[in-house]
Amino acid sequence: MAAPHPDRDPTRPVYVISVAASIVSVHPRTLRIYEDEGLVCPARTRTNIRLYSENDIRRVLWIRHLTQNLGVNLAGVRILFELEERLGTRVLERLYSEATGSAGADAASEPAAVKRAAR
Amino acid sequence: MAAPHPDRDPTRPVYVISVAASIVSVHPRTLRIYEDEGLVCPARTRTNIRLYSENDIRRVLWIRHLTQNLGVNLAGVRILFELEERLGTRVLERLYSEATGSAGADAASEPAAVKRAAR
DNA sequence: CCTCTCTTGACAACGGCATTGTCAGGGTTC
DNA sequence: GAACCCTGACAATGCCGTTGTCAAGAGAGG
Repeated sequence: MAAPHPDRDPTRPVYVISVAASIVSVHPRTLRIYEDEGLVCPARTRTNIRLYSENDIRRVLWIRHLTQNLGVNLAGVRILFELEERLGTRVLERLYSEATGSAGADAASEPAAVKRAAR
Repeated sequence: MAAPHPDRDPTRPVYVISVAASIVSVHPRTLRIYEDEGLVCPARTRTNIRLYSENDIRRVLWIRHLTQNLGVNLAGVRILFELEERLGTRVLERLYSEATGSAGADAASEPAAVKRAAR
């Protein structure tokens, strides 16, 4: 758990919104919406500027995965996050292994997404 | 809640689709969609007619709660059901107590529903 | 100082999803 | 035979998610 370099502390707020947005390939607008919905809480500088940590980035990538690949809407993401928090465990990892097709067969990589696309 | 009469076995398929639909106040069409999405699996008579059990009804009421009150879409419902199955526990009950604002633990009883309504 | 980027708030547009509704042709039940 | 169920399809309506933009104001850096 001990970070070899304290500079790479994943909780350290480093990315300004434009950088964070380009990292996760979304519009800055989208990140602000996620924050309005309470799905991410980036730190702020003393002068009120958002700073995203590595963990914030990961959280946003989770939201993207749930919404884009699994078709879940933001309300569903919120429920899943709350659930994870309440259970105190990384519940979502099960979903990820499921979504990445850990069973070995690569064809089953996105059950929901494919179904949605096939409509 | 132990059934005094075996006739009231909650797993027993009894309701035809029109009856089930009126019980949960949705269009029969909606119930068929839920089945197409794999969210409910009512039994069938030998002649292919859907029969919903008490448990099926409850499951549908869950879907209605998640979609109408919490704003979750069907993809999110699917994920939650899968999660519950994988964890082997009634995970969703936590959401219900949270949604009904029972026990009055904290003021965060309706963050999602209220927020959605306020939009 | 000047310019770029950030802040919030609002509005618009586009595509997609959820639900209801209906119509068709055919089978089941009473 | 009338009322209900089946599947499959198509449409209408309303809401949601995302992107995009414009405004006016404040911070950051050359």
